[in-house]
Amino acid sequence: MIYINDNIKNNIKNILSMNSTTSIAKKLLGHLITFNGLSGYIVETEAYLGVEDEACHSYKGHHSDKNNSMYLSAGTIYVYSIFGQNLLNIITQDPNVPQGVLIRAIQPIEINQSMLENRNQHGYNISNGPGKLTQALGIDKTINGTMINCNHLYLDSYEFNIPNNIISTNRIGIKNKGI
DNA sequence: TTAATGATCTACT
DNA sequence: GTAGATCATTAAG
Repeated sequence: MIYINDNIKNNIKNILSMNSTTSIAKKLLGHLITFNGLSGYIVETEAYLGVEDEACHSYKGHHSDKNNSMYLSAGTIYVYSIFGQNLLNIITQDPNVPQGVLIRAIQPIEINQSMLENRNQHGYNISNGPGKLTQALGIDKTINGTMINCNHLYLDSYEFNIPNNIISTNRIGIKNKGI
């Protein structure tokens, strides 16, 4: 039995719908994300700015079955697969405003047996990359299109670990690896 | 993007 | 010369 706190739900909704996507990306840093009972703090994010962003799937309004989740409301989970990896995004704006935040890296609260089995790596290699954290947590496309804090994936707006150094770079660059 | 494989470099017995 | 580290290439769905 999982107890969902309405306050948490509402708080996350506030964070997601009342800010620009770039500021949401920054705000999400340090928050606890949980899937399958495995948890970690978000340490790296990236904003995707819809139709103006060439790297974004919704560039120039591109709309297909694959990226339909991007056009749903704030809090929708968008999982897409590329290079054989699953990447995790959270939609941040109103319906038909296809913007989102890509979760690029997390710092596990603890590295347990499940994570070690999901991944074949040790240390910070467990989840220091967009394709790695989805493997570590076992996230796949089955949750694509579902709402955050409702089914499988939880984002805790209260459990918060203040990042000691927030840096911002252009798309490609140095990472805050945490720890 | 990730991870494995192969190539190149570096410091030693 | 060889182990170990570092760099380049490539395949994966």
